[in-house]
Amino acid sequence: MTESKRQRQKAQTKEHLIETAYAVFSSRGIMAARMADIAAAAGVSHGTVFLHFNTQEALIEEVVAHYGALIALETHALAERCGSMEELLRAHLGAISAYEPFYTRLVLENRMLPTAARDSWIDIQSAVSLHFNRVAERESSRIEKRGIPDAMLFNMWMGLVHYYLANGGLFAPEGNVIRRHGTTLVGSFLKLLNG
Amino acid sequence: MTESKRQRQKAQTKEHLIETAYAVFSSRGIMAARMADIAAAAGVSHGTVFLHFNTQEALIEEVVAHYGALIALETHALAERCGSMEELLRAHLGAISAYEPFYTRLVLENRMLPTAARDSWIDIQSAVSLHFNRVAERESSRIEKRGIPDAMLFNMWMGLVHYYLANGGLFAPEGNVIRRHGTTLVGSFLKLLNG
Amino acid sequence: MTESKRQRQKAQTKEHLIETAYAVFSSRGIMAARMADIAAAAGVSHGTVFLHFNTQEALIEEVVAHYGALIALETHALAERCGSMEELLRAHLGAISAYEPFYTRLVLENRMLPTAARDSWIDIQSAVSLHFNRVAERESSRIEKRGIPDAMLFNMWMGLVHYYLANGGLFAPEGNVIRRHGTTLVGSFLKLLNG
Amino acid sequence: MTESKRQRQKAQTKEHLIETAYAVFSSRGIMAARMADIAAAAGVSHGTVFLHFNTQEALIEEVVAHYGALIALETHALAERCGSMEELLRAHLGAISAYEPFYTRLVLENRMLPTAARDSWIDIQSAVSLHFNRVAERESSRIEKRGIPDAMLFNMWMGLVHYYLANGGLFAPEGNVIRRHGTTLVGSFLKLLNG
DNA sequence: GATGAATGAGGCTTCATTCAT
DNA sequence: CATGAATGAAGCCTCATTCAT
Repeated sequence: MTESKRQRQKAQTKEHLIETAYAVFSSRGIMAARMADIAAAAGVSHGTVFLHFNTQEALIEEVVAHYGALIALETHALAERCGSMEELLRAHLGAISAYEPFYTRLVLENRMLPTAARDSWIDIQSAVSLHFNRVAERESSRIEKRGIPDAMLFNMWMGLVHYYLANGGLFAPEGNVIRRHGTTLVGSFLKLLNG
Repeated sequence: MTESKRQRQKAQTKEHLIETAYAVFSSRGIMAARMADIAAAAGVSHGTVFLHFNTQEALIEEVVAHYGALIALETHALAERCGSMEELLRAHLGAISAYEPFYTRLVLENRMLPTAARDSWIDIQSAVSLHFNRVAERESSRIEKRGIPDAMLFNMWMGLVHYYLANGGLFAPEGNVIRRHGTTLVGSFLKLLNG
Repeated sequence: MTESKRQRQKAQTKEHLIETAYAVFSSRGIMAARMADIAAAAGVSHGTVFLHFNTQEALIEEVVAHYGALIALETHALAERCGSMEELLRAHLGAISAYEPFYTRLVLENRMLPTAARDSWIDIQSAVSLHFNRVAERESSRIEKRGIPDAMLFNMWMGLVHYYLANGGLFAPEGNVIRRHGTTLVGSFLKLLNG
Repeated sequence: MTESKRQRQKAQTKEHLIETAYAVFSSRGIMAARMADIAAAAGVSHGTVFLHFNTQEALIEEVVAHYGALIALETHALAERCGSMEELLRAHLGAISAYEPFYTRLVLENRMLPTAARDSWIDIQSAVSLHFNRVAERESSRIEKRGIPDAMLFNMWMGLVHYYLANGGLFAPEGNVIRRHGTTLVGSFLKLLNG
């Protein structure tokens, strides 16, 4: 019993650290954040971080895995019942929206992350891809794709979204790219897609 | 004569350092490259780098300025006489192609670079933007843009290209994204653009 | 308890570093001492010094502030109840005596120290000046000053003491100028002062 | 003949370097001056300094020897025919006056200089001491020294002068201590000396 | 389980000195 | 004789990681 209380306590601290690391990663950058920053932001001691995560790499991997899974889940949840491409694109942006600063960091830093974290990133992409292909196929008759493969349409959409996110300082200096430009992005992409 | 020989020597060393730094930046990342890496790669002593560049920041700025100018110039040169959008897109990729690994680093790291280097990056973007808008306007009658502003088309194109570059490990593990996918990118984008 | 033990530990280490730095400064010079010297002399790692003092400048400031305050306090304590000039001069030398090597470094290097450290130096001088003027005024009737202002007498005394300290290698090769010449200094200065 | 022209040229360059180093030492400090500073101030290449002086130490030694000799000579010249203590003290300050900034550096830095340079410093002191003792002896009957040995009087005088020089920032922020306070110093010292 | 002081490898920068031209 | 590019030892500082409490 006492044991389980301790374990619960420990689990709570770890969760708190993951949430704090997520916030610090979002604002300062994943690779640029120092372990001491995260400890301070979490209000725990420097050493406590290492009690829960053996290395900085492990911390990054867990945080990216955790929020990567959340984003992928949210994507699935929102995209599942989308019948039209418009719905899907909105769902995609909706899933990202709540995580925008962190997601943007992933867009920019995914290449430099530990392998496991890169895999989490790929999982997110796969989640979107899955539904995109499903809807694209279903709508193939209604969409004038002029022989462009679905994969390329997907890349165009992702490229457009990531371009806006990566250049957030330009498109939305206040820091909320999707809220500000989401509708425009969906609209323009659909106009291009349809005749 | 003697004087100019030594000056040439120094200029050569500096140029060699810029070229070496360019290569190291391309492969290891701009911010991740250490001064010692560059010195070793150039076959000079650690201190020599500081003889030619007062600080690491200055080195980054000069290298980005140098190759940024090259890329912008090449873009202008190739894009200048492009009458059609297809020619322009090919020209754009052609200009980037020779600098692909470095350009890709700029895509990913430009936000973290010193101000002067960020300006160089913006200059490159402006060069492309200039010609894109020129050609888009000229072709406006022939292109079915369905009410999409030129700026959005530009963003879509840049987003697509940068997406492929940033995910080069996926699209071209051997490291040459543009050579491998350039034609497809241009073709798909144009198909989408035209009826 | 456990907490306070560790805090005591840390405070002890910091105090130890200040004491060690004081010793190193005394023997090698304040500006000439390297951080690594102090770490080695204190038997701690290089990084530990930076745990307790953010910069070399901060270390110098703290050490000078600490021992400067000690010297000023001792000066006040010893000089407070001095009624005669002779008592005061002895008190002054007595206050300096225990800190002679360090004080001598301050005499020679104070101009080159960080601003905060220079202020500490000025505080020491002010402490002496204060009591000197008090006693000089009180004894003005008994002293034949022949129209020499108190400030000039003070400068003469300080000049004499600092001259002996600065030329310690000449006056006391074993390193203890005040113990060896203090009485003579006081005696001679008083003889000059009085008829 | 060509040889001797070259030699003359070399000797001139060396002299120029000594003069320049003297100026740089005076303004920036002897130990704080960098070889490159001196080369730049002299308008010669960095390497040229090493052509004339094997090491930084040698440069310091030669400069201090050169100007130390000048100061000692000037002291002798001015002090030689001084019959009274007042004349002598004025002569002493007169000899130092033209070299005040450099002399002040010697006051503060002599302990840290190479051995040979310290010897030059001692030579200057000896020159003053010699004449001081001579005049003091001659005037011994007229001066009320109250049993204070000549050496102690000498130290008092030197201490007073050096104290003013070392605290020049306080006594003469414009940088000319002797011109501003010389007369006062001589006057006060004499008043104290005589009944 | 939590703490935070201590560690030390690694990075940037300076500057006296050398040497090929 | 003069030059100045190149060298590399040495110094300051950062930060992930460890471990005694």
